[in-house]
Amino acid sequence: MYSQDNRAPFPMGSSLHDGNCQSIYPGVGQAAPRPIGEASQRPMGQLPPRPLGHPQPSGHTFLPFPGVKAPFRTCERPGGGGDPGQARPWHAFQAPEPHCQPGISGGHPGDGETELRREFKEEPLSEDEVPRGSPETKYSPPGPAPPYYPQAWNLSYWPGLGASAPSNSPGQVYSAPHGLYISPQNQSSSGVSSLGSSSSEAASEGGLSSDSGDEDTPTNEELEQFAKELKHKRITLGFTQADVGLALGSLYGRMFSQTTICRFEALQLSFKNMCKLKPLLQRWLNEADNTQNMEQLCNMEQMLAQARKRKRRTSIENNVKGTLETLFQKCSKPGPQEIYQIAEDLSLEKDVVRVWFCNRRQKGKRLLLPPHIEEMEGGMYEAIQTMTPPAGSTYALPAMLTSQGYSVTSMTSAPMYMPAFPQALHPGSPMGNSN
DNA sequence: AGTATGCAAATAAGG
DNA sequence: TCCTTATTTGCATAC
Repeated sequence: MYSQDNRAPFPMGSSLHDGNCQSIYPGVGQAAPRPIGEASQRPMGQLPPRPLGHPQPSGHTFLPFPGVKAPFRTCERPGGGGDPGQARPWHAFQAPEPHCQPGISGGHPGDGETELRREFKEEPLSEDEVPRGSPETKYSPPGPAPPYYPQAWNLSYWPGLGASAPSNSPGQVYSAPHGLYISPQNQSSSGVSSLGSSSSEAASEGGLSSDSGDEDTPTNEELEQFAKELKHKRITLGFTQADVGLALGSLYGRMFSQTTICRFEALQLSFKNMCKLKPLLQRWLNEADNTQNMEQLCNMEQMLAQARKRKRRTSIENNVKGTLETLFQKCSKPGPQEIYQIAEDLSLEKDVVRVWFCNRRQKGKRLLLPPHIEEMEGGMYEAIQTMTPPAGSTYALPAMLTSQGYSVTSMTSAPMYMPAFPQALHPGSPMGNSN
């Protein structure tokens, strides 16, 4: 389908002549990429609604991220702060990059897909658990009242969020002024692996030591238990998943999306990933009840240091995607020059284009992989079998792909957290990732 | 309004 | 420096 030889010359002569493809990228330069702002799905500036019986102190806010939602979507480019529309190299671990782009993006009609990734079938929440939907409201805080944070989180905590720096979208971690990043120690490749031991606190609270006896690799049961506990406590304290994700930014300088927290709680991450995140969440859990600790965690420095490590996900406009797709069909492996040219024409970062092609090639291969469901086992196998192709799928093998489109085969080597497959969860050598 | 999920962008690791 | 492959993570949106 596509190969390095697939260098079909592009119709319109253009300046791309490098490597494999010769092409022409006709007026594509429309939509600019839209690095999206932190998508916290709810206003974060305020303390989460107190669980029943725990009226929230007035004016009391908890999370450092004030109204993230709306703002981040509409934020404008900083007048002088570089133009998001322009290719702006993103420097990992460097100055936080505050910018967001308006616009939309190709939404996905995501739907009707079986929950392949739910190795852990959503077991009935234990008595103390609540059904999805609006747990908070149904939760009666059994324990102590939620923490109270005298220091309200507000825009003032976010340079760039306030009047002075309108360019930053609220809630965006990148708003930290000058690359105030967390200490290098926390910047291991994963950004987390070292966290547990990066500080005495982390070491002891990160779940790496005592607690649940997971000094090394937690067992499936432990993870499962921890996820439950996390969820329970979060809800009890009145925090949302987004709150937790953002709070991790304060704790570790590395924040996570609501999605990630959600998946963690639902055990929908790979075992390895679960193990990686557990220490962080463990700490949050420990700190959550401690008002004082929280206050500490939420001080200005923490906030400023809370720069994001991962590049904000760029949202490529549909029309731009279409153009890229067209170009891909002509040449799946453009050389540096072509990439550069494409980036120029589409007003995308070169890296974004490069990565897009990489991912596109990867996708192409995935779609070609023959299914090997026979390799499946247990629940996963079951899930696969009940899976149905996404409606409107343009591709041919959805039924054999995981929710992420990976072939079943690859799933076995990169399983989600599957307690059912202990053998795949070697405490010593977590996951097949084995990168 | 919070949570769950599809798709894919970004990253890690090895070559 | 860039590719491939595997994996992580989050935007956008459905629920």
